[in-house]
Amino acid sequence: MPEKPYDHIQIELKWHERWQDADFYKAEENSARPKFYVLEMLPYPSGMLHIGHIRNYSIGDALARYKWMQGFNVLHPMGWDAFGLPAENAAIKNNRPPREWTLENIAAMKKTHRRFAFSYDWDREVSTCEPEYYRWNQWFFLKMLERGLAYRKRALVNWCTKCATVLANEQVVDGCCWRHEDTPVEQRALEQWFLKITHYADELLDDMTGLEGGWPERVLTMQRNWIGRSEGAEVDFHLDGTGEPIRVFTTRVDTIYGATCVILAPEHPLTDGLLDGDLKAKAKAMVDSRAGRDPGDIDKEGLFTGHYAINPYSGEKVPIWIANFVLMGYGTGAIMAVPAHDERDFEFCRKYGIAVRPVVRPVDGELAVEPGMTAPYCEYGIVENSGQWSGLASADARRQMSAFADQQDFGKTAITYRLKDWGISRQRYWGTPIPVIHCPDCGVVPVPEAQLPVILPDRIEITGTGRSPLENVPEFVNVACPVCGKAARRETDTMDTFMDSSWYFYRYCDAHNSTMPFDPAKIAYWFEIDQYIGGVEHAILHLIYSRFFTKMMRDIGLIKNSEPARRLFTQGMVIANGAKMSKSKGNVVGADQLADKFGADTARMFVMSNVPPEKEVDWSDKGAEGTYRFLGRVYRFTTRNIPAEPRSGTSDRKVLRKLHQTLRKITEDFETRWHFNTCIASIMELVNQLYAEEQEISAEAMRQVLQTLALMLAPFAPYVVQDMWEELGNEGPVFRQRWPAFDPELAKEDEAEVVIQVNGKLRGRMTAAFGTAKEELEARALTDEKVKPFIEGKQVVKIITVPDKLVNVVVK
RNA sequence: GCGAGGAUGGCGAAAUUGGCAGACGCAGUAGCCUUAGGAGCUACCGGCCGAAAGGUCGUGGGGGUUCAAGUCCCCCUCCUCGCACCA
Repeated sequence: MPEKPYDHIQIELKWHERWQDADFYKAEENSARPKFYVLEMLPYPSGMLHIGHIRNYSIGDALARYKWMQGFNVLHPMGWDAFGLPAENAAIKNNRPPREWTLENIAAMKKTHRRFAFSYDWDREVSTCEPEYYRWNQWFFLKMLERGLAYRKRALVNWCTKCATVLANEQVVDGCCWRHEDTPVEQRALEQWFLKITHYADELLDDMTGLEGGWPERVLTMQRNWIGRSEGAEVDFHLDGTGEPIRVFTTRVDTIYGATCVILAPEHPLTDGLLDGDLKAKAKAMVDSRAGRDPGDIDKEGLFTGHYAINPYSGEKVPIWIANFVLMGYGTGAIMAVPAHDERDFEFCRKYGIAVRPVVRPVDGELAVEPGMTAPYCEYGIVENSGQWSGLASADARRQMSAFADQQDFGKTAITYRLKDWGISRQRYWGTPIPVIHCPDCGVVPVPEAQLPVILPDRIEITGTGRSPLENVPEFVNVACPVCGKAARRETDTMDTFMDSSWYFYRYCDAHNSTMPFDPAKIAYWFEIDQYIGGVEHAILHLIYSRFFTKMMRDIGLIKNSEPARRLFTQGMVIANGAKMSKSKGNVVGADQLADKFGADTARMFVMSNVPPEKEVDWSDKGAEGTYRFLGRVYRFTTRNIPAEPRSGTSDRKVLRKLHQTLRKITEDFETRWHFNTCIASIMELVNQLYAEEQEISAEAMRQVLQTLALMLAPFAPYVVQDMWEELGNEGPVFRQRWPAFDPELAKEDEAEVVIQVNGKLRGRMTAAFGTAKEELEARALTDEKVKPFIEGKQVVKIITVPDKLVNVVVK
């Protein structure tokens, strides 16, 4: 029995030490046992392990332990990957390499991880910041290059002037840099490497139907929006005079007879030739004024170019405008405006007095008369005033008219995506070097596979100028061209670290393979991941990239599966002071703070104990003591009842019933909904009852209770339980034990408690044997002493009886 | 604007299929134990009326369905998240 309040931290630490040589957790690939691969999207070594991470852990870890005790062959690698962005930025600020990557810091990180995760499998350690991992990142890059899935082009990139660096799309928040919320992101043109994720756009979209049920609907919706497929047509209008084509994208060719102008994005390449100096400056101003603003707040503005375009269907001449609401990055950067049937076009054309001409009528209505319109007219119906297509339904007209454009060679059916190819070039020190060499004669030359990995030089100076710091390291940059042998330059950009995280969970299955990224046979056994767990913040980026990688690896013949994870669980975020807990926000609460005070068991159990895992929590450590107290109560109860004293046993039945009811609840929860907060609550109820009945529990029942209690608590509080397990006289890890089966007979109540209501209000209760006849229950209810006063003098209208549960007497 | 989720005691919350609202924990109150208590144990703990027994009201607001509604339907308010001129 602990003497001091926080004594059992010592127990946990003892176990913490023993864990160092734990060897019992070894997955057995290709064994006959059913496999279960559970993985958390995990804390990366760039920041300290905080409460949000522990929450992620505790859920996955409890599940892994449960599955293991259920007899599954479990892989739960407890990964840590190399999202390094916060660290990089800290490093840039401090003008030194990120301290998080030093060996000591990595070692410290491992220690913390070990403290919380029993299953950190050292044989499977995958560190994405090590040369061996670079090798395979680079190997994949070269494979993609061979297949045309990686390419280089000049492109506009997001640029923060204050950070002096390129920003990934995900680091742009409302048009501004995520670290400088008042600094609009600029667009700069740079030579960049891209991965052709759009090659898989349709498959990424279509395969989501197979994920339904296993993945949260919310995540699937976000991915669908992100991919943003839309079917339509591209059609050429022709510049009046020169006949130069202006290609527009539309999903509604069928309304083209209602097009009353053509609008170009202000950045559209054609604007150069169309505009004179004055207008050009205005167009430029339009581009600039859009930067950094919430699109919803921007009023539509446009200017007339003074030029006209010819509608290829009607031959009509319509004005060409430039407007701020037309986006260069989507479709062709040019649209036809059909104000009568599109809200945005309507708003714009009204503002500038451009004609509104309806060409679609409702199936059973008339074509709208123009002057009275205050909002765009009906969207779908019958096409009118549209030449030979008049009278067709919208959908038919659309099909036939885009086919016509194809025949006449002035357009085609087209599918547009919001999804863009993935720009992976980063002008940063930390990241996998992109394995290519620039030769003045041979051009871009891939680094030969035998020369991989290209590794980062040790000593660099963080410049903070926005050019890769690697450019200043001559021994890195200057190489001989692998083809012709002449002096050449090595590529100095590094890869986006999302590259690392896109396939780390494959490497876990075969972490030390030095001839391949992994052995396909091992992947075939472990994949798909049975349960992936992580925060919803990864819904778009990581979870699309890793799906893309999976399909790419399948196509190069490495794996058979097309999706990485069968089921995805998104746990709620941990909020602190109104913001998501994250290092960049500076509001992290360290996991160690809690663990140092109460121990790792309390810390992990507490984060699960108040709220179901999918729900967001506003962090507070109020109440952690309750969890701590509870574990102390369990521990004391267990130890003081070894050996069990001879006692009456009059409470045996009651206690065993509660025990099995609790066990049933936990088992069901693990299998279905993971509401561990209520699981923990029910174990607390059990323990409260054990305290109340302690003196009346026989030695045999006590023994059984203590063993089972330990087993069912094991997934939640592994260290204390292991200790109790040994004090109970058992040997070896508690996880070698089978999860106890609940006994439905023992869990059953002797008698049903039947509630008596009068007009739906609770007025009394009675106990009755299960299956007691309706008539008997009703008779007893009507004569019940407590119920009588509410019935007397009134007329009983009817009686509703739910067997074993309730009698409701309706009176008037 | 569109989409999703949410609103229950002083607080975090539970109520899984329409059937006892508030499990469990925190905070609080009282008592026991103790040289001591920042430990432990026991009891109480939604509002109002009442000494108590008990009654009555009560799940964001309004209406409805039902013998019975936190739960189902309609309307409204507020909060959180995601998307947002995507043609």
